[in-house]
Amino acid sequence: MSKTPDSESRMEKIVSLAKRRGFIFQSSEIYGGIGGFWDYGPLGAELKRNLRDTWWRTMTRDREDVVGLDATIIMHPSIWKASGHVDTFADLMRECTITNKRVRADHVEPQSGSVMRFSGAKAPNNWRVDREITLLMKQGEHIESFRKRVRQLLVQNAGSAAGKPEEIELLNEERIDAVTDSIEFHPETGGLLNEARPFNLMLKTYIGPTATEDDIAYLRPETAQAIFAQFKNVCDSSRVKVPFGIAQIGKAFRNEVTPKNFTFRSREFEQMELEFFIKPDEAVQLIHGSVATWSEGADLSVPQPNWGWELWHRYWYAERIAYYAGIGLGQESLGEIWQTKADLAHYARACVDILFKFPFGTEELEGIAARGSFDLTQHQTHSGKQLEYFDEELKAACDQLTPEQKVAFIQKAHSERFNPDTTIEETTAFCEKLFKGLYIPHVIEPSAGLDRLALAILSSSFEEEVVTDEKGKSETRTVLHFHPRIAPIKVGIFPLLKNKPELVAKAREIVALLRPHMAVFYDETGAIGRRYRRQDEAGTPFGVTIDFDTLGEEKPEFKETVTLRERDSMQQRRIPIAELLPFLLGKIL
RNA sequence: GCGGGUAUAGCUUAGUGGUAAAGUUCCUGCCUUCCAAGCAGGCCAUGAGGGUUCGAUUCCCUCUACCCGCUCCA
Repeated sequence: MSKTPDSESRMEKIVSLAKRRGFIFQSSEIYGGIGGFWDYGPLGAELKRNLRDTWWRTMTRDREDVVGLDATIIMHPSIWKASGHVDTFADLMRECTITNKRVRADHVEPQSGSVMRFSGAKAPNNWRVDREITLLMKQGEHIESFRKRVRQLLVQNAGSAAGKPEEIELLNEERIDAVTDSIEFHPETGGLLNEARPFNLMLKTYIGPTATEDDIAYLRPETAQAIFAQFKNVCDSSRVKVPFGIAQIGKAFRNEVTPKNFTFRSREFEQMELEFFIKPDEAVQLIHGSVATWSEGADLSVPQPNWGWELWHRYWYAERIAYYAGIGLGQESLGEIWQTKADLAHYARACVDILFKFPFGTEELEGIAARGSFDLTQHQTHSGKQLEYFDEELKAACDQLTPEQKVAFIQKAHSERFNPDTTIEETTAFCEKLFKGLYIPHVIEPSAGLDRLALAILSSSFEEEVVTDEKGKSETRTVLHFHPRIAPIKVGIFPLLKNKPELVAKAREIVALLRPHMAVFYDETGAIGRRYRRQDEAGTPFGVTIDFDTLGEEKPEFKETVTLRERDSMQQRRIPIAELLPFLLGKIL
């Protein structure tokens, strides 16, 4: 996705509006701000809460098969050991001093060759590098191809600023040393590496006042692990039966290398995650005699007992797309990427990303992964606690099997195993557990970013509309086309004139009528047109104006009616006050 | 983390080595009729720290944040 000046300025306008109207502020702004952290102002807080509520309602309350969880941000450090986050994120890393490419300190392959140094480099367009550039000319590399390579590396790193590689002049070349099996140079670029330093994307803290190395804990980099860690407690306390899900919304923290694109990549952010636990396909096979698999056009509307993991994965994808449509993000604003087998993490079976066309590019809004039984298995191993699920239906089905049928089943299961490294012993052990009704559930994980969703909603809602009045004068109307369901303010209430106590009193009555049911905003200042436009910028879908007709002056037939103004069309119509509440409730629920 | 750019009022911009300018927003008042109307009044700013200088918003250095490009992205 290429950036255009238009998309850049559109983003700038959105950022500016977000601040001006109190959606999103820079965190700690009066102290100069802090990178990668953002606050939500009054309207932003309402918007985010509405989004959070729609997710929670759709994913848990509206369903019989999902329950909620609200776990702590700081958990036992072993959780992150089991999940793999400590190992993946805590490596010592070294960086190439030319290109800043990183490499794990213990993964640097020994290389031999000549150590070459330049005092700097410059280009005709006045771009220059004033620091020393040191690289390894690999054994057998021709000096000219080496120089060409160095120029390319410099351009690669500097981007457009450096101009064309062939125009770069390398300054004061000297050969300073010959080395054998050195681990001081980047394996790909040959650039000198800097000192090794720890590189951890998890935010650390200390528990207890002594703050020693033994007290280290982590702020969760994802909310999902708490769900796995509490899986057994939820099972034991909630009378849930596989297939079922556990949903959670909460803050997560990552030390992003480069926070960017406004709130899109932040260091503190909010996730909305569901772990939906399903029977392994082998269990479905034993119970139902077959496993339903996905094919184009399959009916995904109602889950079926014989669904295998793939149908469940497709089902959740369809559910999530429907959710987005319900809050105003139609398919035209979304994209999708189905990860190929090669891109998948080793434990994942499939993963689809739901993308949104942001002004700065098409980026991920949500990922829906089929993760097999990896996470629960890891926690079972590391905690030493049984996390197997006892499935009565499965046990009953297996009790009907003859020993010969069981042997045949094991052979079939092994020939169809997902991971080719699985040994026959492992398959046998797995099947023997199944015959007793025991398994570790597999999981489908729809994981969405709340802040990203809020940004997507702002981006898709934002419009600068040119409107022309009766006199032929045109001007720009800035409007946020929020779906009424998620709009921070549902209705603005305006007395036509504020210096007429009768109008103000009547308007206050309507405020009192509606406030118990929705977010309302009362505004009596300035011209009525200005008040409408103010609410357009805040994304308020409806405006109600109280005038002298409301009081029954002149036209008795209009008594107890008000003007209802619709944000997107700017249409106005007369509506009886008695119909106001039912009408608005119908729009926002 | 590297390179480039930016930082003046809530917002958009102007300007200067010697009292910082405007539009807009916002607030107050006047106005009996529906899309940023009019009139009158009012509030608010040089990102932080250091240096040069009689004097710095302006020149220099450092820091911070944001934007763009690389890089990173379990």
